[in-house]
Amino acid sequence: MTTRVLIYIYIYIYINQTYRICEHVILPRLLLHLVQIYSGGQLQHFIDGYDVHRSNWMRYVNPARSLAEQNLVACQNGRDIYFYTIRPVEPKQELLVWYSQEFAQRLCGQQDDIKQSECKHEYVKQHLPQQTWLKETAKEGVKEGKDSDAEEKIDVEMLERDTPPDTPDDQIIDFSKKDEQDDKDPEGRGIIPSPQLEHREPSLGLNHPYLPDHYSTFPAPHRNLPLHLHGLYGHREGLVSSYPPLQSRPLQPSYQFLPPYNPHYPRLLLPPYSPPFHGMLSSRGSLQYSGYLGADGLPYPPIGAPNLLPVSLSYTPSPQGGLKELTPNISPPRGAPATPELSPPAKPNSHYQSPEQSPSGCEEAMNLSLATTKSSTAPRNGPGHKSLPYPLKKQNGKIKYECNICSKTFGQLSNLKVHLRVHSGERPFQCNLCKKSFTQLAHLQKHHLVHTGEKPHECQVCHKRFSSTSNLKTHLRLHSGEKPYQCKLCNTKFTQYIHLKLHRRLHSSRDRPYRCQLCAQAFFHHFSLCIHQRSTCPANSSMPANVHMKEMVERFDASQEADALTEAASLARTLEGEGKEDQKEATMLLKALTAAINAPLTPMTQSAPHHNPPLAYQERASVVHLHKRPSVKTEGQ
DNA sequence: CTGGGGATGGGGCCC
DNA sequence: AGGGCCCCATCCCCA
Repeated sequence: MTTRVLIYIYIYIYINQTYRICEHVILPRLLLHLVQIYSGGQLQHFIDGYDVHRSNWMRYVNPARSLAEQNLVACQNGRDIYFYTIRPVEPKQELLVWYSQEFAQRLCGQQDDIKQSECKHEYVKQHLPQQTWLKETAKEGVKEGKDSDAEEKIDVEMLERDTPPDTPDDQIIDFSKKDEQDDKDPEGRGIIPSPQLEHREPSLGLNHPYLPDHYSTFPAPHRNLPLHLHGLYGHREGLVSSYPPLQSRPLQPSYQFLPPYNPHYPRLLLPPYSPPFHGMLSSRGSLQYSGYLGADGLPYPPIGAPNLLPVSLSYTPSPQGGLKELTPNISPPRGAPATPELSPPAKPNSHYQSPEQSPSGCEEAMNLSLATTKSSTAPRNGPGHKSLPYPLKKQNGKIKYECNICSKTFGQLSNLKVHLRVHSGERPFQCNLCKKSFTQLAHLQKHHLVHTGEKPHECQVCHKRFSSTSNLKTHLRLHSGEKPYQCKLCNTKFTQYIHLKLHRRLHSSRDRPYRCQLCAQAFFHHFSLCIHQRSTCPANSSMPANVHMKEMVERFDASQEADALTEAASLARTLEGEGKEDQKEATMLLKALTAAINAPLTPMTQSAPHHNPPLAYQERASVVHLHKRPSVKTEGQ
């Protein structure tokens, strides 16, 4: 099978004991062993990918020999680097990134420390003398590595930390941009079959023109791993510059490769790898993802779900600010992956340490080099250890597991892991009859009742049976007379919220006798019209537009408070006409009523929109509270 | 238009 | 970790 890939990687560098994250222009070099970061035309620092202990799988992404061979596009977003596939990537196919001509020129122009001959345009257009080149730069890496021997015991937890991408689009580098001439295969060939990693075994690196000699010294498990992070991602806003086909190519149908439902859990799972934001993927229907098949055509074995959590779920707030520091309503950072995808683990015969074997699978997912390092032996699973994939909180003496995405806390880690499926879109439980899939087995089991017709829940009053407790509970309201949903306009009560919603539509456009002559907006109450004309009418150019105020007036108009004021005013007018003794009192009442209206509104016109409105104008719940838990339903919803 | 029921989805807690 | 159970919300259909 083929699939589209978004590889979500994080690159960190360790400078002056400070955890730095690369910024600005990123120039990949040396099979991405060396990533140089430029700012203002000056080399600021570089990321050394040579040290296998301190780099991740990105070092094994190779430069493509030609445009046709390219299957990856790299782009930078904020502090993150992303790789996108621009064509389907076969399992075990090598990941090859391509540079645009313009980028290659920039590469040459900025890298005076590298021989021009090594980064000439031929680097892009032709096969490179890479063996020599790589060797030379590999020495740099060694040198750099020696320089940082003191950091050899680098806390690998640092590598797990994350910072949400926040770079504007103009900082996203599109490596895929190419000249017109490049759009056509210059050699008239078809797509060059990429050398497959598997073909390199066991002498991987030694015979490959792109691999330095030292590559063969890498632990075997690391050589065939770059593909373990592939997946199918939906298009994301903000990355349109990466490559047009990301938008135009249709994605595969959902759940295409989901295995039939198996009570023992399908072998195919998406990792609960969550995008660091909400909203980029729908947990319903629209989510597009596919399963993954191994070379044998069978799905990969189940993945230890939490173990594949990426760094994005395990970081602690960085000095630059992290997701945790944002509000739950954080908007999706542009350039972040739309959805996590299934990451097929290494094949059974691989020496790769499976996530299940790792104390922290996210490390394996994001930093493949850690598996064999001494740092991997460091205890990181202790209670409260900062490298835990889920941040811990202590509330009332109890440990809480907090979702990095929405900041919800859970008393049990397993609950959080299930919860994370909401963000990841993982729906591992599929009905074998209708192919619907669910996030939880219980939901699937509940769904099965639809097919079996079983109705296990019986009303003890009328013995009517229901398939769900929810429906039974709703039904029981008929016996109890409970109608928790009330219309605040006409006081009609309903047993179901949907009925209230439908009912509200009746009030939406009619029954509003007080219409503004300037803008035609109508109100239930005369007071509301007066307020509107004095403060929010768009036709009144003397007042600045205040959307919040307008909203408040509309809510007030539909509130019971407005009804009460109207009644009181009517009463006052009646009193006013009854006699002179009462006239003074009636006038005072009217003034008081007017003040009641005006007092809260006036300051609101000057207040910041996010301030809470005065109590009198706050939306009031109109629901009769009969639930144990207050089920507040308001008509503003 | 109201009201009742069915189906489904999302989520969380307990064991 | 996963099963079981519960809850609430929502949509749809139909009388």
